[in-house]
Amino acid sequence: MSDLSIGRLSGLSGVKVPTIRYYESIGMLDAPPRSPGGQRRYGDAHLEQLRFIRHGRDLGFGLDDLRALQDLSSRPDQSCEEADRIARRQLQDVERRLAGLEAVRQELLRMVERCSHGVVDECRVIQTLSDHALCSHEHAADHTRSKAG
Amino acid sequence: MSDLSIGRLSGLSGVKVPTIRYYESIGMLDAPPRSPGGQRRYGDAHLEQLRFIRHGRDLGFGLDDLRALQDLSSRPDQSCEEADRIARRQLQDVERRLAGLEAVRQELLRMVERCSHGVVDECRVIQTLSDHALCSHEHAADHTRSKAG
DNA sequence: CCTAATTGCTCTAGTCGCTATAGGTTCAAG
DNA sequence: CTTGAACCTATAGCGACTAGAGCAATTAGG
Repeated sequence: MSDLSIGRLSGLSGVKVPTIRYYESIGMLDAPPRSPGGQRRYGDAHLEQLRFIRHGRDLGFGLDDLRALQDLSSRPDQSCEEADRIARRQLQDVERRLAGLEAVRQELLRMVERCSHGVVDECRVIQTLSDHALCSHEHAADHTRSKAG
Repeated sequence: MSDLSIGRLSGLSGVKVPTIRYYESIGMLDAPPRSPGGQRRYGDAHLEQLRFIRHGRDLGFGLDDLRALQDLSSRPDQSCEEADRIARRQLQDVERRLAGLEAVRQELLRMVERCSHGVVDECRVIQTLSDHALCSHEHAADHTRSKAG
């Protein structure tokens, strides 16, 4: 029992304080006991649980998948078939997004390389957006945008 | 003036009907005239505008960027410096995400390859998530998940 | 022991880019 | 003229957080 405050837990796990509270609110993270004044006091098990979630999120798993994987990890005698299935699906998803992003990268490269740095009327960037025929192929890829870096 | 219904415009642009209305509501797409009964009637200019947006979205630009690029394309005499800047930023973003996703792919591959298909207790998938030390490196990548394919 | 600064609490609303639903109206084909 | 598809508005929901207001508890220093 390390009796961690939410701020300490945040520092040790790399998960922001409001996100920890969010995880608790949606049942992803076990609710900890409280101090006499009502503040959350975490133990080592919570830290482990949160690191599990963090790592899974870094790998792109959704919270629903992670909930399923958490459930599985708490039943060590079961077959890991389901865990395997979830991981393989995630791998496929990542590979699909990689392929799409690579195509997008190629076209963005063409756009910026051919930009003559003149006026908008002759700008390849604008032209390419205006006319899909100017670009080599289909690239309906991944519409998500990443979090700020 | 092709006098397109929203459904036809949707078919020609590849943008779903509710999305078209959404774009109008946030000022991304010009509001078209209406039929006597109040239904939207689009012309060729709208189709072009919508294809511009669609193409930009396929390349991962955010709607705010696309609004800026739209503004630029309507002022053909201006320098395309800003368009270039936006495109380069987007390219950087895509490359950053590609690198992150590639790292994620490597670790997911390790996970599923080493899975012995036994019970959860010995499952590499679960083990890897539980213990970040088991994986080779940092991979805090791209937390976004793509739309259904 | 007291105070001040930091950290914590709850609640609500906002982000992005849509998507879904409900409940009603208009249009076009037959 | 009837039917049924396509249209309309308005509101709420998705995932995974993030931000802000306004207040309470804790902790470090003196």
